[in-house]
Amino acid sequence: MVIDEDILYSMGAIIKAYRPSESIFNEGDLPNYYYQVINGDVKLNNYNEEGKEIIQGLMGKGQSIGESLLFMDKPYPINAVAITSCNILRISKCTFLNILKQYPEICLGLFEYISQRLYFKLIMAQNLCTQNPTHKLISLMDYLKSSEEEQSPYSFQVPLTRQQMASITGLCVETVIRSLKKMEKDNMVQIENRKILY
DNA sequence: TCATTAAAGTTAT
DNA sequence: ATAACTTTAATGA
Repeated sequence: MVIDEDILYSMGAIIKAYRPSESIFNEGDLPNYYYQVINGDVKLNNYNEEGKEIIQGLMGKGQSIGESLLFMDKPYPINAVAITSCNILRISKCTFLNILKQYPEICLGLFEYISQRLYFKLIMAQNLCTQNPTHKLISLMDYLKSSEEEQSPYSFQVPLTRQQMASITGLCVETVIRSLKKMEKDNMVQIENRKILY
């Protein structure tokens, strides 16, 4: 939870409901709001020249969306799209900044969250250059699993489709599938009726 | 080696 | 039913 929901409510936050594939904001829009997911999942994406989707991030319950853009005046460089049905809290940029002035501990919480997001981006940036597909998938899964309590092998079910893993790593789906099979053979993952256990 | 294309099977809506 | 996802196979850079 980035910011306590009660505080957001007390500052006049409103809940907006989104259907799957409904857009929350689009590339080119000006960031005027702070968004925090109550439930459901959201993806941040782009499309490259060929129209292939690039997933820049996946946000779930308690996470905020596009908060880092609220500290400058530039349009969003990405789209935010609901993956599942979701409810999202929204407050104006101005109110958001006021909350930060008022609550130092929320600032720290926000810094921590932004740190985590930056960490993810750094890992993924490394991935973009000179990595074989297996390594790309491993580092993605390592990151996803790192926030889990249980760390034993095959205890973590990857909550992404192969399609999504491809869009995050820049691989094509077929390569993701082939690599996962090789990794299964090498006992790096287990696959049980299409579920990936890492 | 990996991307692309195509075709077909499977799952989710 | 239809769309989205998964899988396999062939081909080419």
